[in-house]
Formats: sequence, C-alpha cells, structure tokens
Amino acid sequence: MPRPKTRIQLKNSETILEAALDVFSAQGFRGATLDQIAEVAGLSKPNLLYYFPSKEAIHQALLTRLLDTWLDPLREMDANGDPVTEVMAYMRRKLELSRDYPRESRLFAIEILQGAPRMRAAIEGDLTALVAEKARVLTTWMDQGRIARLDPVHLVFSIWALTQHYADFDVQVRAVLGEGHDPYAEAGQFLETLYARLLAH
Amino acid sequence: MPRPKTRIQLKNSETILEAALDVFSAQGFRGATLDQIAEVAGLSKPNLLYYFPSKEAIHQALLTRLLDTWLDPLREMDANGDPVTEVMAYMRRKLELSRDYPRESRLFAIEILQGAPRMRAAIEGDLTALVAEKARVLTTWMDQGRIARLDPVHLVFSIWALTQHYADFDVQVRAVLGEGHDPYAEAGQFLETLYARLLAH
DNA sequence: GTCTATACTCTGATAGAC
DNA sequence: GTCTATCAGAGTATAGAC
Repeated sequence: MPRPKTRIQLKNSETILEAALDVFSAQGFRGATLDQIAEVAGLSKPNLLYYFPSKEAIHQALLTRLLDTWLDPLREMDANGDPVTEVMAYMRRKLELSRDYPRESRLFAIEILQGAPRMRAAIEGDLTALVAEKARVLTTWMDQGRIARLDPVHLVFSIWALTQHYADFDVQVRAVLGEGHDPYAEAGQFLETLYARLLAH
Repeated sequence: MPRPKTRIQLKNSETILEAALDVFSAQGFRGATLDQIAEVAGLSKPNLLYYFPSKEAIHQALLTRLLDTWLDPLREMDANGDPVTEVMAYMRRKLELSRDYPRESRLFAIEILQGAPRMRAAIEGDLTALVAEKARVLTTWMDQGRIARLDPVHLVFSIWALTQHYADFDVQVRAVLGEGHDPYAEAGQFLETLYARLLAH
C-alpha cells in the first residue's frame, strides 16, 4: 500500500475512510463487510485493499484520528477561565460533537463497549492522563470555593454520559420523544439547567 | 425445536441463553459465533441448534426477556410516594441494575447503537408508553411544586445515561479511575448529590 | 438427545489482465 | 491504479449415525 502522496491517493483514502465510518459505526467491526464499504465508497473491493492493507487497517486508521477529535473539547477547558463558564462550555462543545459527529460517537461507543480491543493503550494513556490533568484543575476550583465540591472525575464522566447518550441512543431518544422535537436543542436546555444547579452552591 | 418441557430441556435452554448472553454482550450479534457460545455452554454446536432453530432465535430470546428486566425499575416508580424519594430510588435501582447486570446493559446498548434492528417495535411500543406514563407522574409532581420543574423525559434520559454509562463504558471508567476504586459506590454517592441538587428548589 | 461429518454461503484477501 | 476472477477460511445450518 502506498503512503498517500498524490492528490488522487489522498482523495481516495478519504473517500474510503468516510465510507468506512458510515458502515463501521452502524454495524460494528465484525458486522461491517468490505463489500458494503466498497459500495458506499463507490470503489471496487480490491481497490480498497490497494489503499489499505486490510479491513483491520481501515478500522485502525479511523480510531486513530478519532481519539484526538474526541478529547479536544476537554483539552480546551481553560484553567484560567471562569470555572462555571468553562465547565458549561465544555459540556456544550461535547454536546455539539454528539450532534455533529454522531457516527464518530457510535464508533467510539462500540469500541469501548466491546472492551476497547483496539484502543486500550490510548484509553489508558492519553485519555487517562488528560482526565487526571483536568481533574486537578477542577479540584483547584473547588478548593477556591468557585464551584461546588464534587468528585471531579465523576463530574467528567457525567458530561460524557449525558452528551454521548443523545448520539449513541439516538433511535431510542427519537422514539420516546416522538415527532416534532429537536433532541439536541432540548438536551442543551436541560443540561444547562442541570449543571447550573450542580455546580452552584 | 421442542418447546422446553422437561426439566433437562429447560436447564439446557437456560445454559445456552446464559452462554449466549456472555458472548453476544461482548462481541455483538455478528461478532459472536455459535462455536463460542457452544464452548461457553459446554455443548456441541448442533446441540445448540436442537434447542433453538437459529443463531437469530437465540439472540431474539435474550432480547425479549431483556426489555422487561430493563423497564422494571421505572415501572416501580410510585405516583403516590414522596417525589424526591421516588426519583432517587429509581436512580438507585437503575444503578444497581448496571452493577449487577452489566452484560444485559451492554447487550441492550449494542442493539440500540446499531439502530435497534431487532427491538424497534418494543422501543416504540412498551418503552415509549411507559416513559409517557411516568413523565405525566413527574409533571404532576412539578405542578404541585414538590420537585423542581424540568423536562420530565430528559430527566428520565439523564438517569438512563448516567447509570448505564458505568456498565457500558466499564473499561474506560476503570482505566480512568485507576486501581483501588469502587466505581459503583462512587457513582452512587455522586448521583445522589447530583439529583438532590437538581430536584430541589 | 447428542454427536460427527459435511454442505453451503459469505467474506477477506490475492492473482493477474489491462 | 483499477478491474475480473478466484482462492481460502470461517461460520451457519443440516444429515444422519448412535
């Protein structure tokens, strides 16, 4: 497989990854087939395997770029900003990620659900380190009495759980809400209230 | 396939479903193989198919019994009880379900994540109806000024999201917390505080 | 009721022409 | 670089002996 160099190679690699995201996020790794990905991508199956050495490699490429996107909103939480504003803004960014990148959210969720067989290292490394760093920031804010005292790590978990729910359980959310609802708009309202009450004291 | 009648048939059916829960919840439907299930169950592959007509049927049997278990904690929320106590108790029961039945939680999550291909009807029927009923109860409590006014459906979503997170993202939770933590005990504490603040006014 | 052997399909990957 | 054809292995399901 050639490292993407020319414009055409880059473009085809992108097309494949885009199609693969579609299929993997909907069916999981085992459920997805190269035939499906090839069809969505509008390429032949052997042509897929000209750009990537294996199905495994396509999946891996998706996961690698995923984690960074996923952690960016937390990275941006600024120790020098106003505590409540910063936590709220983080929640907002994470909710927008769910709204704008639901396929990525589901790909991530499926991976973790199945025990993170292809992401263990990243979870135990980068992700854990970042949460530890931000937990220290939150603890400082709590020590200064600027937000209510809470377990900082579980506070982060709560933001993950509440925002990702709307992407990962989309089918259920829409079924329960019925017609004429904008799940993410309503979630934004609800979570704003929730964290306002939780962080105040 | 015989409808389970004798004691042996019932016992073997149970053994198969137990093994299937193990494998399906860890690998998803496509990822699971009859070989794996047979091995966990300690039976031969054709013997599995003597008790159930197909892999599909085993999976279906699991899902059917699952939804009831899953909705029971919400069913028990009593319109005549004390509002804050009832919501708290519901959250507790749901968290205990995550702690005691993580495989069921993951089986459910995988199904919904993939668009609920084998559960759509139940989601749109029983589940939606139950949530609608309990949302009315919550709204009444809010009208009476006994809990803070919030979107009742999103309040239910929040309980689902926050409790299921600990089962579904178990690997991530444990990686981030590190050694020497009891995720569910800490979650219980955290969620108690969260809902106390959210529901009060 | 349970097993061994096997039929048949699907799917990931390769060969080789163009 | 892309395609057609095809192989090899995995996996669901069945046949039939015991």
